[in-house]
Amino acid sequence: MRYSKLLGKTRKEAPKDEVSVNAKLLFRGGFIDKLMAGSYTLLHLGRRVEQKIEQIIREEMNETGAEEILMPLLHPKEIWSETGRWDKADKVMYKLKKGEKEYALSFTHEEIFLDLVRKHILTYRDLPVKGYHFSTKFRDELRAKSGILRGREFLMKDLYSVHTSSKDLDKYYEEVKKVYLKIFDRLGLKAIVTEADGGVFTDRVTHEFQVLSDVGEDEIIYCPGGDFSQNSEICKVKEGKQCDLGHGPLKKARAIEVGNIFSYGTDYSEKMNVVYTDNSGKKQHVWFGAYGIGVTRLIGVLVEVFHDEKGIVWPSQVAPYNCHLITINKQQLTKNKMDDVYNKLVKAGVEVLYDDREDVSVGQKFADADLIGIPVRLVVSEKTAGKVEWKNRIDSKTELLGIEEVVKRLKRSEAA
RNA sequence: CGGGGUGUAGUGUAUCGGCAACAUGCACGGUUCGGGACCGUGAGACAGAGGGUCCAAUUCCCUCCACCCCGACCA
Repeated sequence: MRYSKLLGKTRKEAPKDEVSVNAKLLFRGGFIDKLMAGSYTLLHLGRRVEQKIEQIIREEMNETGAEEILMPLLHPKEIWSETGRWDKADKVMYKLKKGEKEYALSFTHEEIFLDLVRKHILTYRDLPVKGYHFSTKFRDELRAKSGILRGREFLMKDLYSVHTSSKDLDKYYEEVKKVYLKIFDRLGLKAIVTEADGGVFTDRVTHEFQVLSDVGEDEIIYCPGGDFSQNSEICKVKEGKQCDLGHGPLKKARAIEVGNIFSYGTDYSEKMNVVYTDNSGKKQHVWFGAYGIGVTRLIGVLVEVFHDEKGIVWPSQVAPYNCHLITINKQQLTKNKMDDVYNKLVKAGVEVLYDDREDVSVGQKFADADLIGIPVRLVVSEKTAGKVEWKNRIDSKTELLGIEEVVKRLKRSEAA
């Protein structure tokens, strides 16, 4: 991608009303634009990061045997009335009325998925069924805040599973719990599985995935050894108490919730009458679970965790591009020569952001590269004499490499 | 929703009763070219909206709106 063609360039300053680090850096780097409070556009660079995150989640979801689908965002009132959530979730739902007909904008998809299932599932032979999608959620939060960490419209991956028994549901629930930890690990984040309240979703205890951060809205009490963590909203014990397994005293910390999983039992399927025929011919209610990851929020969390005074420092697996190519426009270098490296990289299948701007100073290009935060910076100039200068975002040392070596290294890091 | 704060060119800031200024960004020309370079020229704001006070309002007062922060609540 030629940087000169991108909509949304870097800026020296963020709008003064953006206070959070994630919003400031994402705005300044040209990753996002704000339409209104809690409602952001992902510009091309932001979208690339989102797609990287999405792909990692997709791979792990598929690994559990789940199938990817896409459910609608506009829902009829009737489906929500079946479970009583038209009224119960009134505060968070956006509702609209057109003529006599009432609708809701999707804030979650339990009802929709179960409706889908009951139209198709007849027998135990079909179960379990696991479906997920990446889609927009609309939630009328009392207060949108912290940049893209809490929006009123955001992307979420939600997975739903339907089972013949409590045992099978529990088994899958535990599997997803492990897979979630793997996903966050692949993203470079350390998530703590935390017991929490189910809100408008369920009266049962649920599990949240919390990433420690001072800008988090949640407070958790956890054991550094990893065998205990509860959201302070439900936690009965105090920090400082000794862990049962002798990992020392419990700690209290701020954290950002990046995922949440729910085991509903047969609560929903009873309300919606979702049944299957068991192997003795009897009708049984299905066992139901739901599992969410806040995709948009993860972009913000990554920025909160991975940045320095110069800008964002993307982990390579989620960086919008693998490398950021800068050419220094000396008269001695013809345009063709400069484009040559770019063309070779593209041809080799490397994802490259090419700062081909001709009227921008070197200093600015370097500063922009640091702000955008792509892990590898490549420079071609008169000084590099036919070679390419390689520099990692996180350190200051540079080395001169041949183009083949550059491609080789980039392909290797991509594969890793 | 309660409390607090902020609204002036795209962005960041001045002006704080008397014809709205600077920086940056943008456009054009020229000089530069390894850490946000320089010179010149130019375009760009009915000062968030509405009302009031005053000879005169960006400035003082009222109402509304938007955004940010804290809280409540929630993923």
